[in-house]
Amino acid sequence: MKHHSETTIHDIAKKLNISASTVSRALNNNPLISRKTSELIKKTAAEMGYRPNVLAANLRTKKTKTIGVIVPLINRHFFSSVISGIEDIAYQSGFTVTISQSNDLLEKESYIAHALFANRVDGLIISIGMETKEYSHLQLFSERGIPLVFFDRVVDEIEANKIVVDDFGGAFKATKHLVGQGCKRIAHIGGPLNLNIYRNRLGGYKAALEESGFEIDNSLVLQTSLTREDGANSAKQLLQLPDAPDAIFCANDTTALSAITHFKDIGKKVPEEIAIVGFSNEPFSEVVTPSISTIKQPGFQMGQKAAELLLNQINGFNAKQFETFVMPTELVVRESSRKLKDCPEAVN
Amino acid sequence: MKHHSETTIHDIAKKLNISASTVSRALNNNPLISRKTSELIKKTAAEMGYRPNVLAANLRTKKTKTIGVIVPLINRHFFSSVISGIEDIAYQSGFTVTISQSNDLLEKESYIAHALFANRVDGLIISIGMETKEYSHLQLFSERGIPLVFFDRVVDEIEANKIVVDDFGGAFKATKHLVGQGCKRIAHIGGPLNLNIYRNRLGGYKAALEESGFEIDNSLVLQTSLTREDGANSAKQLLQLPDAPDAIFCANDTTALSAITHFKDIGKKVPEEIAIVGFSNEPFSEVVTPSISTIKQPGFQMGQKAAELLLNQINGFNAKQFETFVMPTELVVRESSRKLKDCPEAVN
DNA sequence: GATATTAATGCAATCGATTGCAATTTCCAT
DNA sequence: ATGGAAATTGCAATCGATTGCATTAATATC
Repeated sequence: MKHHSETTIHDIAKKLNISASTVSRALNNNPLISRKTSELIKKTAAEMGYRPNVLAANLRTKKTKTIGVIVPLINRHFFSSVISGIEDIAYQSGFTVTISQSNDLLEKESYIAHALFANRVDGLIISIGMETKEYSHLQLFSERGIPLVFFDRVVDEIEANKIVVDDFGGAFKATKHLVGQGCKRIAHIGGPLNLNIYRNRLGGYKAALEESGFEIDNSLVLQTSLTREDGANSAKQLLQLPDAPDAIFCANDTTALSAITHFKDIGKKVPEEIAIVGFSNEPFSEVVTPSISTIKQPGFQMGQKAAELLLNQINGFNAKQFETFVMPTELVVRESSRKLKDCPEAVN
Repeated sequence: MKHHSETTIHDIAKKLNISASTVSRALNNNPLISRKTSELIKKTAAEMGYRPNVLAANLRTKKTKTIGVIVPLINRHFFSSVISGIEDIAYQSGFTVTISQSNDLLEKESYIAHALFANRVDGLIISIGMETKEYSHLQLFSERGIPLVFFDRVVDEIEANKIVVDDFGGAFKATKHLVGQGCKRIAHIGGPLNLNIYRNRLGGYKAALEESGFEIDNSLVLQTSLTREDGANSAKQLLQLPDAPDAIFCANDTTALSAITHFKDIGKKVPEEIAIVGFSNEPFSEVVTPSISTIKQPGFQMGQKAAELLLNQINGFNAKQFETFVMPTELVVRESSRKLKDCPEAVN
């Protein structure tokens, strides 16, 4: 008789004078086992305080019921929303979620990816970091057939399911909206162009201008890292132009806010003298003064969708080819850009 | 010859005509193995693209190098900050972090705890949900000697290391500050008292009033769920009192903001007519107008500390008894409560 | 050069569950 | 009863690494 802490299926088997395989099958609801013994086994297991050793099962089945998630920074509203959505779906399917942040560092991202791989996650959901221009750590997954889903910041070079927001459409709507409010010179404070999302936002901006019959003035298009400082500096820089803009479409809300703050500081009126639209609908955008018009991204839903896709792949329901899902964006019109009274609050 | 995907230590052993145990030891830098063979083994392992199967090792060693984290909601600034801090430290020690959210539901919290337990996490870090008044799912851990660290919302009934913020001190400072600004009737919008944090904030508020020679007027002390609606409703309710307050200390920033918004709507001036202080320093507090005075909690550092404590316990360095660490808070004075010009911006 | 030490390596059991295949039991129809 | 299909159950290998103990090789001692 062993007297160590955990009871195993063998302990149960011994007690009932049956084989461990029968116990295992019964506990897994295998229909081969008769109703009677099955119930007896479950009852005994409960009595003995049996807890399956997931590790052993994982080793044998080569599955972990765990999915890995890598984001640049957990502590950012959009990403934590997505994580929340992923966790929500995973939980419903009995999957565990392991979350790591890359801090936008390629080295860390790579290390984490390898660690998750070594830990045999059943799948990976990732939004790549700013530095990531090399993908061997991700090919690891695609090559070995481990389901991989990208969201938001995706990699064109790797075939996989991808969830992106309609950055192009959002930027297009934002810019069109500014045009509709009567703005004539619309600037853009953009982000690093190695990331698809910022390329697309720039693209939407340009397309809207062209469709509206405006020429694209490159002095009005700034490429930044989208930090708070970048917002203020860009605002300053744009005002110093000989022909200053009367509107700015910012690639995120952070720069929109710091630009607005700068304008407030120097007494320039928003939106009367300069209208602003941001991107992402950060929690603060609604509550600052003036409130910031922005593009709403369905973070939670993206997470849910990403998790659904991943789980489908894990369960082998991936009959179709890989797809790229574009999540709709919504323009939320607030004070920072509302110059006309009859402007609707939201545009899908 | 096997031709399945992954190479194992046995494959390496066979190739070099040595035993698997030697390979295992060499790869784990066991000093028993001679330098020469050790290097040869590592070289060969690399050539063969060997990747250790963590699952097998885990099964054998009964360790997973994984720590579980349960928070009420990932998508909230304070919690995601803490998670970020935990992940930071865990990463440095080669630990993986598995994160789940309870959504403040006891049932889900319990389910998750059991799942993490079944997955044999080496330790658990948790901030309990609003509903949690029964702790069997946590005693599971403490009883089986699995390291457990509480943060923020802790359980008094379970002995463990705990990290809390100095809610009492923060509330005390906030209230004292209002007194210092000349406020005479200071109200409190508080949270559910089954959570230690809200009990302590209430306690700090009362202590500060008493020390200042004020009497505690229970009509000025509201207990709410601290939602946005609660903030507005409470504000309304307080104003309708025969002897309305001239200041409110709110137990979180959300209610502070919605109270302020309500006051703005009805034309009551903040802070001139009514001063407000919140709690938590949400990102929006700094950027709204008026900006909200609040108590800053070191979320990231709390996470780091929690992870350090847990790792120490896991590694058996827990010589001392369990301790409760109180993280310092800081009063950040902003527009919503600054009535006097010479008021300092921050108070530790 | 024989023996005592120490350094390296190998053997084989173990962690706990899963599963293909074989063996046994049960149940029916004849 | 009896043959045989169908329903249950058991055997034993397997997943891949770890580790106490035994064994062999290398080095030291006299």
